[in-house]
Amino acid sequence: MSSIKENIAKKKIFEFCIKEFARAGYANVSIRNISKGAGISIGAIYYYFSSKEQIGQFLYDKTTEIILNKIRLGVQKAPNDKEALRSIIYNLFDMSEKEPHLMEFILYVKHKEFLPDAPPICSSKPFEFIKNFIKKKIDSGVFRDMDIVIASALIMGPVIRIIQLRMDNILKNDIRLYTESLLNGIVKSIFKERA
Amino acid sequence: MSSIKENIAKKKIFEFCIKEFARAGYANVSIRNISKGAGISIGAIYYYFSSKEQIGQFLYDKTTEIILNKIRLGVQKAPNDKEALRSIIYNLFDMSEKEPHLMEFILYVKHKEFLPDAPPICSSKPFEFIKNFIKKKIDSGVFRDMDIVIASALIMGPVIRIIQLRMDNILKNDIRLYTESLLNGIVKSIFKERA
DNA sequence: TAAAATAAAACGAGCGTTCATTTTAAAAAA
DNA sequence: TTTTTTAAAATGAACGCTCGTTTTATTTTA
Repeated sequence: MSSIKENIAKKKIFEFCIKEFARAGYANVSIRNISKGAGISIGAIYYYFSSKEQIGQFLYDKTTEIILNKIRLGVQKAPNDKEALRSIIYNLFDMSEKEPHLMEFILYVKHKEFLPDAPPICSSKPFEFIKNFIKKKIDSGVFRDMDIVIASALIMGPVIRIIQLRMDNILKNDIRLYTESLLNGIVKSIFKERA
Repeated sequence: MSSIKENIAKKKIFEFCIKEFARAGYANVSIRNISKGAGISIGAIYYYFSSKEQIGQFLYDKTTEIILNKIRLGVQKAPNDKEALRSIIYNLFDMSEKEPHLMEFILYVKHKEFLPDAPPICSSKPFEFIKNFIKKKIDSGVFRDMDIVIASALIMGPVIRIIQLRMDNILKNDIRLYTESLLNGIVKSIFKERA
């Protein structure tokens, strides 16, 4: 049972921590920082979470879930393979623009710091989903026959790289505009060539 | 003037810190850890470095220099454009296999933590060098005419991704073996198509 | 009134850094 | 050569502070 108050408090903590963990790193954000920044007392924080690590766990679970849902929905609605790929790229770029902190948290925060036994982020649910998608396309002959790892790297590598350049403020403009040209490059490298 | 002793001490500190910063993160490695791990007393550490931050600075300078030198040499010796690209990929993979800690330090450690005013890692010397290389190839018509950012992402994205998968131990085998197939995919996405 | 929620104070451990001191080794003086 | 002097190198205890967490006390809610 989680009360309304509990949900409000957790949401405040979520929003502050996502931002701060991404900016300063987990180890450099103290419980006192969180208390002040989220406007929740230390006592309340420990009332809702049993430890600082658990806050990290909570953030990790929430963020991977949000991303997975968005990606999955886009793929499901796509009318064909190229559109499915486009939706993956676009949705990741879209999230990077709309919720940069969330994306930074996933891509930059060393989550081994608070989740010692968790798999690396590239084995988290959203990335696993994308990997399965790629595997299916290779098996069904849509993508060239290649090592799944190579295909995965050729597709996700450039996407993640663009997102990182945006997070680092190297790219000043909306990266959703890059969707088309990046897709074109990726398509060339992995789709079967037209006979 | 840096004495032999100083160089030995700094080397010990370098080797321990590269490993530990990559594994645990800068904030989670204390001076006491460094002292114990490197076999240099706390006092001696502060004799050679004015602060913990300066150790980070030292590591950052050394690692970017090592990587830049290796990449530059490979490109200089390459007989043609494709070989130059191959050398960049191979050398990065080679370093990842031979000195994984060094690569982890560059790719994973949040260096803003100890170098608040440094540019993001993708603007560090080795990456700038590669970016210039790509720009030249676009300008001279070797690569397709595209946004430098896109080209950069299409080339370096997959390479970095493979390295990260290796660092995370998702890839169990020597990634140098992927050089050829990755190069093929990348070539397809950025080289001008044959008429 | 009992349970849930909040707040603040207190705890021990560990942090980066300093510093008075000792050791080491080479240069100067005898 | 032997002794004295000097400065670099190295030491680790101690300082002030912040950490994550717990306890204790009070207020709000049901």
